[in-house]
This record gives sequence, structure tokens and C-alpha cells, in this order.
Amino acid sequence: MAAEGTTVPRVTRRRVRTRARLLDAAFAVFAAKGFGRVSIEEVCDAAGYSRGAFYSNFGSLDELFFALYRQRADLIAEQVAGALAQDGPDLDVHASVDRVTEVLLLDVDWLLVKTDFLVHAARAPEVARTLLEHRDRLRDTIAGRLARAAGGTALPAVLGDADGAARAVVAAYDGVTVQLLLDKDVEHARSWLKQLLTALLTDGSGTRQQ
Amino acid sequence: MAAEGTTVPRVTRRRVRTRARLLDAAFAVFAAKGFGRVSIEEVCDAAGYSRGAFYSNFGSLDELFFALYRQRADLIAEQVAGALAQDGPDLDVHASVDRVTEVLLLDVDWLLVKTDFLVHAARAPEVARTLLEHRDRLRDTIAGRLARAAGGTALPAVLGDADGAARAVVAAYDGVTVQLLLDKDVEHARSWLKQLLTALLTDGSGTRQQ
DNA sequence: CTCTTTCGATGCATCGATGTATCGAATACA
DNA sequence: TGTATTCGATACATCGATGCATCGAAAGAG
Repeated sequence: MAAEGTTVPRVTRRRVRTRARLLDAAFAVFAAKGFGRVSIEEVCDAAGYSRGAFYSNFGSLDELFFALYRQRADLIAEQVAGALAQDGPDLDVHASVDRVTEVLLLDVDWLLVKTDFLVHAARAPEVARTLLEHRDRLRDTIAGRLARAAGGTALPAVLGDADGAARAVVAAYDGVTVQLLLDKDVEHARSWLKQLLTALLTDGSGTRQQ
Repeated sequence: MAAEGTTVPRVTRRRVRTRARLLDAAFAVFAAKGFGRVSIEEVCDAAGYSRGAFYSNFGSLDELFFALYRQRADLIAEQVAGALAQDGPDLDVHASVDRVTEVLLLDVDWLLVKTDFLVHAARAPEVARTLLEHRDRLRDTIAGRLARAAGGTALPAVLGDADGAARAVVAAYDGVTVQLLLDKDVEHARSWLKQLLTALLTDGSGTRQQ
């Protein structure tokens, strides 16, 4: 309740609503047209507001884009953590791979926006740091899960420790994403990612093709 | 020499020069700022021409971008084919992986432009087809090389045939590319791609980490 | 219910990018 | 070398997007 030096602007209920609606509309518009081809007004139209509302909530399209990325990336990170925490202390590689794959390749629109953001980050080191931190968190989650069960299932030695294996998982995810963005075949991408992850995480001799 | 109905425009030497210079300048500018943030005039300035020259050679920025992609992608495809054709009938996985890795991760600027193009293609099915064809060609080259030596070195069964293994190689390339675009550490990316490819192409028990 | 503050809509001025039309210069061909 | 043709520079008109400044309306505090 303490006044913290700067006067707190009256807590407005309407403000958070419009902000949320702008973010949701932005997600749809960015996914459909790509960040580089979207104007502020398009986002406002889609959200049902006018540019005044936008400038009252964000300073620029970049700022909105950044906020949007953070919001959604946090969401996904939670879902992945949830999917990995689901089973007991012993790791069932097959079941975990299944669940994580479902989460990671759930929404093509998100992959589109995420890739736009990657392209953006690739030229802005400051932005890149944020993205790298997100990836680190995701990787740590996976590595933790793998390490927790390192005794049970042996990881292939070529990848090194659990951290190395987690890096490989992320790389496979990124690789499959690229193909998915081009052929738009979600089911194929899912089954293929499962196959790749299985190949990476189990010993070559362990699993045979059906 | 036959006149083919439409009058062939006088073969101009200067024209091909300016076209090439525009393409080179575009490559640099696109790599530096990203396709979405580049204007026609910026490309012309970088090339040392005025917009008149641009509109005389291309119809739009998209058209230039497309031409640029084709040019460079063909170049890379040739280099990869060359790197794979280099050794004899027996496949030396280690040596081949080394050479291909050098070629694929040679130029970060190209990866930047290529990723821009991916984002572009992801929303234009017609463009996506072109990109997919390029990837198919690359994959076929790799698969052919792997199949040619399938007898000697056994591929892990989880990936299926040589074609499946080639898909995995491309996916690993794409995955490592994403990380490289963020941390800009080419050396690390190279060594890691080698490691990943080795893990994928040799049986888990075959290779140990140094 | 009233009053004060904040939010968001509207109108305006500006700027940059685009595309085209025109014209001088460079180039290929005789 | 002369000449017809192409190439590319310049100038212009237009359009869309941006950012701001102003004002009415909504929402919280009393």
C-alpha cells in the first residue's frame, strides 16, 4: 500500500483489457502477414481499437512485438515444464517425448511468430539475449529431467552429458520447425520429431524401426 | 540466331553488370538490416545506382529477393555436391562430415538472408515450393552419398533408410543454424554440428567422445 | 451521485517510400 | 565513325504510415 515515490497511476481495469486485446490481435495479424509487413493500424483494426489506444499502451510496434513474444514464450515454457513433471522419478523416454512433442508443435501460428522474432533477434544483440535466456531455461528444464533419470536409461555417449543431450533436443525441435513452416504438415512433423528425439536419446541399438 | 517471334532485346553488357552489382549490394544490405527493414533506395545506394536502374532490372523488392535467393542457394548446392563428391566410393563419415560442415556454416550473412527467406516463404506457398525444391535437391545429394556407402558403414536403424538419415542431417543443420544466428559463434556451431551429425550417422556404440 | 483522473478516438501535419514519365548518356551494330 | 536503341538518372505525383495534440467519454475515489 505504500506510495513508492512515483505516484502510481490509478489501477485501471479497462487498460489491461485493451492491452490484452491488442496483444491477441497482434498475434493473429503477425502470424498471418509477418512482422515486417504489418502496420500499427492493422493491429488496431483487428483488435477493434484505434491508433490512440495503441500509442497509449505501447511506444512502437517493436515494443508490442517484444511484449507479445515474452507473453507467449513464458506460456510455452510452463507447458513444457508441466509435460515433463508429469511422470514419476523414473524417466519413460517414449512417453515424455510424446508429451513434449505435442506441446512444442501445437500451434503453427506460434512457430511463425517465433521465427519472425528469431530473425529480429539475429540482428539485435540485446533482443537476442532475451531469446537465448528463454532457450536456456527450456534447455535446463529438459536437461534436469534427463539427468534425473540418467541412471535408468543410458544416454548415447556421443552427445556428452545431460546438458548436451538437451541441446540436441532443442536443435531437433528447431530443425523440424523449419520443415514444418514450409510444408505445414503438423502430423508429419510431430511423428518425425518423435522419431528424431528417440534416435538421439536412446542408444542406436536400443530401438528398431517398426 | 533465329528470331523467336518476340524481338530479343539487344544483349547489353552493361545491363548484366548492374544487375549483378544490385544483387551483391542487396545481399549485404539484407544481411545487415533484414528484408523487412530495407527499402529499394537503400539497395540502390549501396550498389551505387539510382532507383531508375533498379526498376529497369526488377519489378519489386520481392522479385529481387527471390532472384538473390536462387543465385546464392544454387551456389551453396554446388559447393555441397562438390564436398561430397570429393572422396572415393567408400564413405569416410568423419571426413565427409567435416567438409560439408565447413561449407554449410561458412557465411553467417548467408544464414541470415536464408532465414529471412524462410520467413517469407512460410507465408507464400508458391515461394515455399521453390525453397522446398532446393531442400529436396540438397537432401537427395546427401542421401545419394549415404546410400552409395550404405554397405560399409551401418546407419542407425531408427532413422530408416538413407533418405531418412539425410532428412536428419538437414534438420540438424537447420537446428544448429538457429543457435548460431543467436550467439554468432561460428566455431562452436561447426564443432557442434559435426558432433550432432556424427551422433546421428554412426551407431550410438560406435563413437565415443574424446 | 459528483468530481477528478485516465483512457482512447479523431483530426492533422509530416515523412519516407513507391512507381512512373521523361531525358541525356552509354553502347552495340553497320 | 555514325546512328539507332537501350540503360539508367532525375524529377514528380501519390500514397500510406507514423506520431502528436486535442477532446469527449469512461471509470475509480470520495
